[in-house]
Amino acid sequence: MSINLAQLKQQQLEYAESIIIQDKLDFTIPKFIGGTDVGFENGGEITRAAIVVLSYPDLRLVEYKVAKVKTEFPYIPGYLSFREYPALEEAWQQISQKPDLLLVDGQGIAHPRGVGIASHLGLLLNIPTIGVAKKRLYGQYTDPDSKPLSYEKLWDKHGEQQIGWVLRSKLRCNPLFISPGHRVSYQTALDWVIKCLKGYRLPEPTRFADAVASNKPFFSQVLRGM
DNA sequence: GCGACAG
DNA sequence: ATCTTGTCGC
Repeated sequence: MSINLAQLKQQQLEYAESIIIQDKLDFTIPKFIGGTDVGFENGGEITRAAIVVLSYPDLRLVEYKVAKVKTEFPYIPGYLSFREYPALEEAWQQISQKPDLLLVDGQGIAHPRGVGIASHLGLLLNIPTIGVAKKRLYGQYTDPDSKPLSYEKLWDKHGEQQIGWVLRSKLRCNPLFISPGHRVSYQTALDWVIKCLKGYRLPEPTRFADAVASNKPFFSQVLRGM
């Protein structure tokens, strides 16, 4: 398969113009909040995407779906969505209780062209999304205080415009990189991530998605909670 | 040219 | 992301 990065870059630039960084929500208090995580099998041959649905405000797992598709795109920083979107879209279609808000593992607009996977997904599925990344891809910031829930703004390349937040979700843990995905404002993105924290570094939707997407001990623990 | 670089 | 045991710190 040949990959035309220049063309994909152009596509991202076009998507960027349609991304809405304002609250366009269909709820005041969400009924369900979702989370996503993607893993790989057979040395990357298979992409395994998980989407979980948690009730709000109790944050209990009510449904989850795992979709496996053949991987047809490599990992290239800045182009992650082209690698993971297909599997995530498949998992989304299988979900019967569509969440009102989706926390996506990866960047929202905190991306070189303003279109991280959370934005890409939100735009194509037309749903409110928030990017929750464990590492920085783009932008500059100063480390937030060590006190839990301390945060700093994540700025663009020139330090002129905000593109997200750097949140210390838990004591002695590396911060999270939060940014609007689609149809969500900066403040709302930060607020909902904080509301989904429950003593762990990752917000519950993301944490459950991690558990479901991986094959680890916590997964069986998660299934029991259903 | 060199370093950075989500998952 | 994934391959992997023990291990250091709270």
